[in-house]
Amino acid sequence: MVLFFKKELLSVTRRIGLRDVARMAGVSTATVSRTVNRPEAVSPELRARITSIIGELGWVPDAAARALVTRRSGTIGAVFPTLTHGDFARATGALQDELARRGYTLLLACSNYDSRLEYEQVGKFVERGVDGLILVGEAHHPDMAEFLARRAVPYVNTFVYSPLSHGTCVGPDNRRALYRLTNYLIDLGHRRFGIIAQSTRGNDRAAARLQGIRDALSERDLAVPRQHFAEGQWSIAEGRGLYRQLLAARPAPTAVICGNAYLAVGALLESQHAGQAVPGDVSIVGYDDIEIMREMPVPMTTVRVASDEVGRRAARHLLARLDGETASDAYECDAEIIVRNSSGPPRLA
Amino acid sequence: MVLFFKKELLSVTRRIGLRDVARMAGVSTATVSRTVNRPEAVSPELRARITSIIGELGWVPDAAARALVTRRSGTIGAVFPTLTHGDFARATGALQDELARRGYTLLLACSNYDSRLEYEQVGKFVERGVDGLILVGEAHHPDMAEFLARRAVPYVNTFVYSPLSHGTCVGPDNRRALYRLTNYLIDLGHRRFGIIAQSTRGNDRAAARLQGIRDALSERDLAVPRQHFAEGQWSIAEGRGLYRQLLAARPAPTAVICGNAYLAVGALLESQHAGQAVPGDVSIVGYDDIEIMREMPVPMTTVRVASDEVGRRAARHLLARLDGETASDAYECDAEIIVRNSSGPPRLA
DNA sequence: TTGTAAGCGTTATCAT
DNA sequence: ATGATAACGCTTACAA
Repeated sequence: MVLFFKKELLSVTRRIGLRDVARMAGVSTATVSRTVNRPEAVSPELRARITSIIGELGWVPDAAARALVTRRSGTIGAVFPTLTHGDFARATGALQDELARRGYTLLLACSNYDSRLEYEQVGKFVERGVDGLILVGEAHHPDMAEFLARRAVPYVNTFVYSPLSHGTCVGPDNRRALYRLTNYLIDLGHRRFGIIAQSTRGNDRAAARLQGIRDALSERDLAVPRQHFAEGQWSIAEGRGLYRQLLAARPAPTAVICGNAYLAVGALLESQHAGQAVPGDVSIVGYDDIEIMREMPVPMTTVRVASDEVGRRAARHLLARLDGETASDAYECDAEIIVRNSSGPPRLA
Repeated sequence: MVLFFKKELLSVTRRIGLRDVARMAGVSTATVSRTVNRPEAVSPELRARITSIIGELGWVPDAAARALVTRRSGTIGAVFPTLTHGDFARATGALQDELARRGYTLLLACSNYDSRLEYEQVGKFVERGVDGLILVGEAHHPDMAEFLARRAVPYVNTFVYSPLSHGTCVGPDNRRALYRLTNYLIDLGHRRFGIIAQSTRGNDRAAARLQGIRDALSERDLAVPRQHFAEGQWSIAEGRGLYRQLLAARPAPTAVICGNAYLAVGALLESQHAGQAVPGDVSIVGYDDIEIMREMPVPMTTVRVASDEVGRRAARHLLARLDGETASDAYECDAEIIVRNSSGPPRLA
């Protein structure tokens, strides 16, 4: 009686598997596996019968077992510095979409701009058997490159583009984007620049952008005095505070370049608050284009990065590599300067 | 010669595994497994030796093999309607953080507010062997509940809280939050209300919020005339456009309740643009608290949801259930009314 | 405390 | 076109 009960329990409890389908269809497990993975290799009638039995039983192949034998997990890991940020969130969406379309699943982690944490998370992902990785930037933990090479895990660095980069990269050329933006302002006649930079700690993109500004300025024999330089993260409140600082240092800059959209919005709000005319008294520009920038009372000039294209491209590249195709090593994404009303010629002194 | 070459190749190529560690340490595979999974069950000296060999060889356990035998993947799947939204992005961050802390990995997908797509993505996740699921809302595909019950996959509905809900839920009580917000406005003296609602298509939270407004109004024998009701998604531009519509319908409402932060910001911007005094001419309130709302020239009254708490709680609940603990079935998160300057008593008629 | 050995549910290599 | 069967790399009774 007890035995009977246990048996019943077992039969209720036991997960149905490939063998159950095979038994029910009166074929070998190999044939069932084939109808799922290479249907064309199975005779139409048999295929039909097996397919219907699969449906009846509601069987779904066990991913772990499959991964164990194929050495492919069908997953891609992505480590972003943060998710609460417009561009990364958009990229994540596009990435996931593109991966799902091809039957891959996205594993996600956040590094908080900490390369050590990034390295650890990559480690976890590799343990999990990801088939590829999406990273941000190209300044990783010193051991990263070797680690991934040894494990033969393909990866792509996103949101960066440098033609002579070692690994694969998909993104805008950060340096050049700000080099151009700065030149645009110089050409408008600006000479006194202020910078509210995004912190370059663990952020090579921000560093590259800063370099772009400096390169453009020094080419024209310009520079940003210490009191016109400030560094923040990415909040509007910070933007306000830092802008107030810049404003206090006389003579005030006629053009302020902000490291990201939030800092820029904060700067503009504070400038308005201080009663400045924009762009008459000061031009304020940012990087990255979030909706509020074009809806502000003074719509803002900024650089628009095709973040979703970054995500989509990165996914495509990785999948192509997994399919054995040799894909190009670096892909540059648009970083378009969107000129709106927050920038204009400086008022004549 | 050829054979030799192949052999060499193989030995270079072969991934090192548990058995290699065991062989090198001169112990059984079981012991190695134990030192990794239950170190306390292995004698200290042996443990030390094995641990160091593991490090030397750089061995990491294969997740697929482990999952195959333990029937646990160590992964949790989350399906969000969108990621480009402040609250979901924040929740995702907190979720991932909490999961990582406990050794779990997050699988992420986006449903685009489409319950059919959500159902499919859940299906994929279950195939992948996720140990649990995080969903948003409680209005899922009709087959969802049964599907998950049959597969015995635990899940939690987030961003909703209804005491009599069937499944587990973690979130704010959407209806009550807007019921309270509306009453706050009524108590200020408002009688002519306008609504810029978030579309309720595939969004039971938005529907609940709308219900909350209606309940509060009808209790006081108030209602919103058709021309003072508009529906949008979540862009500032839409908020502007819809607000303009409401404004055109005379007499204009003295209080406008917006379905989300973006619509609210748009409404306020447009109202300013139209030269209205806020809150003198009109009170404008929103739902969800994004930074720009408190930085606007007129800081906005809104409802702040503890999104990261939602993510964290949901993770904890799921992990607790996986550990066999019986966790409470519904957890209500804060939905605090943040009163700022965009709301006040209506001007006397 | 440690070892032996039987799986976990697939895929893939052979034959047939 | 289909079938037998040996892996895949690990965990876990059970035995010692």
